[in-house]
Amino acid sequence: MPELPEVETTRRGVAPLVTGLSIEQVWHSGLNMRTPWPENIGQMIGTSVVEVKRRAKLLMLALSDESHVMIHLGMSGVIRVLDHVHPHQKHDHFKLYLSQNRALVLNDPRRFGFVEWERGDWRCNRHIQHLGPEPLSSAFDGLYLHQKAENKRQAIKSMIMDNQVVVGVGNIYASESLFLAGIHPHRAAHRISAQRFEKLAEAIKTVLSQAIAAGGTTLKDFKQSDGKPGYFQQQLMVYGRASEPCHRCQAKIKKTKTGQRATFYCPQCQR
DNA sequence: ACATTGACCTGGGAGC
DNA sequence: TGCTCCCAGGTCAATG
Repeated sequence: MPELPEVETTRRGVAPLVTGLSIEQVWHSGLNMRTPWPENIGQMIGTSVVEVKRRAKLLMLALSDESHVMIHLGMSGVIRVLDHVHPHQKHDHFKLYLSQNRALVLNDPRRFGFVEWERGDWRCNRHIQHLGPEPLSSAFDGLYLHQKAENKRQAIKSMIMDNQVVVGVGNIYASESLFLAGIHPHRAAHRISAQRFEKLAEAIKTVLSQAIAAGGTTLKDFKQSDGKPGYFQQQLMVYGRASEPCHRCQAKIKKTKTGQRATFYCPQCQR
């Protein structure tokens, strides 16, 4: 479910509720997630949460003993901060019992997410190391994209969803950004001009920023950490709007596939 | 090196 | 009501 805006929304909701609190107990379901549960997880008891960071779609809890908890929400993960005594929900897989009667709870029906815990520099984590730049950083711009596209014959949509190129752009915001930039999702990446890459980089920044400001997109079940849905779905221009009129030109929005993923675009506005 | 495909999971909705 | 099929916000190993 979550792309960068949903993970950032989660981080902003969770961080003020858990930062500074100490870990009193840890629990996990033991069911297979994308990666194995960390061993000796009980050793984090007694440490405290120093900071909650985000890199790409990963959440990272920095702990006071220089270790860190790395959480990925996969497709269906949701994190909430509840009381110690709360009803156990189906698909709850990880719970951190903290001081002040708080509990951080990860619920993930599809179990594409994971929780890892390790010591040392979090930037050396294997999931972090080979990632491209953050889309909202200054390292990401049209020139960078243009250079990355050299020799790439793949569809531009696939390219911007590649975490080695840029992180955090998932299936919803890829379609939305390409609409805003006026680029057809299947255009071969190396055939796009520098000027249009400028536009695309700007579009990605705009779409992601606006989605963060709206608290993310709730298609069916994404919840902010306070339980409210995100509101960006009200601003979606193409995603999920197959055969509805384009908000800009009234042409019918088309649905197609890029790789195995659904893609939405306006055949008039996007070339 | 690059690009595409299948696999990992559960649940919800459509169609019969 | 119940069955089957398809679809879903992400990644990554295997394959061509």
